[in-house]
Amino acid sequence: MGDVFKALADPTRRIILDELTDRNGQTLFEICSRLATKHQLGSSRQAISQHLDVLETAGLVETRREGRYKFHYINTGPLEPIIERWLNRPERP
Amino acid sequence: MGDVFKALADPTRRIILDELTDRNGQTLFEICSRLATKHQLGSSRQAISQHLDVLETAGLVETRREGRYKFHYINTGPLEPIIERWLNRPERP
DNA sequence: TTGACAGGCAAGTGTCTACTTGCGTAACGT
DNA sequence: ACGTTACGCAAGTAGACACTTGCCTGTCAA
Repeated sequence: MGDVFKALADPTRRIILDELTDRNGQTLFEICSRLATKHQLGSSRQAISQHLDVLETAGLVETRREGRYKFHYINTGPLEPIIERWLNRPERP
Repeated sequence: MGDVFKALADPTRRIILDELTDRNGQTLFEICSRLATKHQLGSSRQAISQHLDVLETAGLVETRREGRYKFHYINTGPLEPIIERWLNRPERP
């Protein structure tokens, strides 16, 4: 299991999560073309593939293979506990 | 304004936020000594000072000077919107 | 005023990381 | 069978980042 925070540290990976939030279950090539058009991101296929690996290792993305297609799904599970770690506590004297 | 996600990417900085959650308004030397004993962190003063700068640039820590002391306070404000960015949306087909 | 204390500034170093480059493999259409 | 499509693997590179090192500034107590 990778580091969720480090996975979120990269802006491109956050845009990928935005894209999967907008349309869940995309393939690698779909994500590539949609990022290029909608977000003006010139990232290569290999770059985005490596980003997806990082997101998957962190548990933020799950995949399902079907023939030669690999569909990517966002998983918000690891997101919830990471913020409440610092909430519900202090006030400023 | 710095990147909140990048500020959270480093484990030492997260422990610093833990420490400020436990006891708000500490000085640099307080944080150093308490991290050394409670968390077995051998980070130097300069290292922690630089981490505090990153956290302050990201808006996660605010400071107040008083004579030769500088007190550090956690600010959870930037934490709340960053998660809901990806919530309230998709389900898995 | 002198020394100790709390912190700041800035250059240098090693490691990590995002990205590229190039090739390889499996699935599908015709 | 053959070319195309969708994706994987792995080495190399440039830049970012965490940390160190060394020195400096300001504050307080004696």
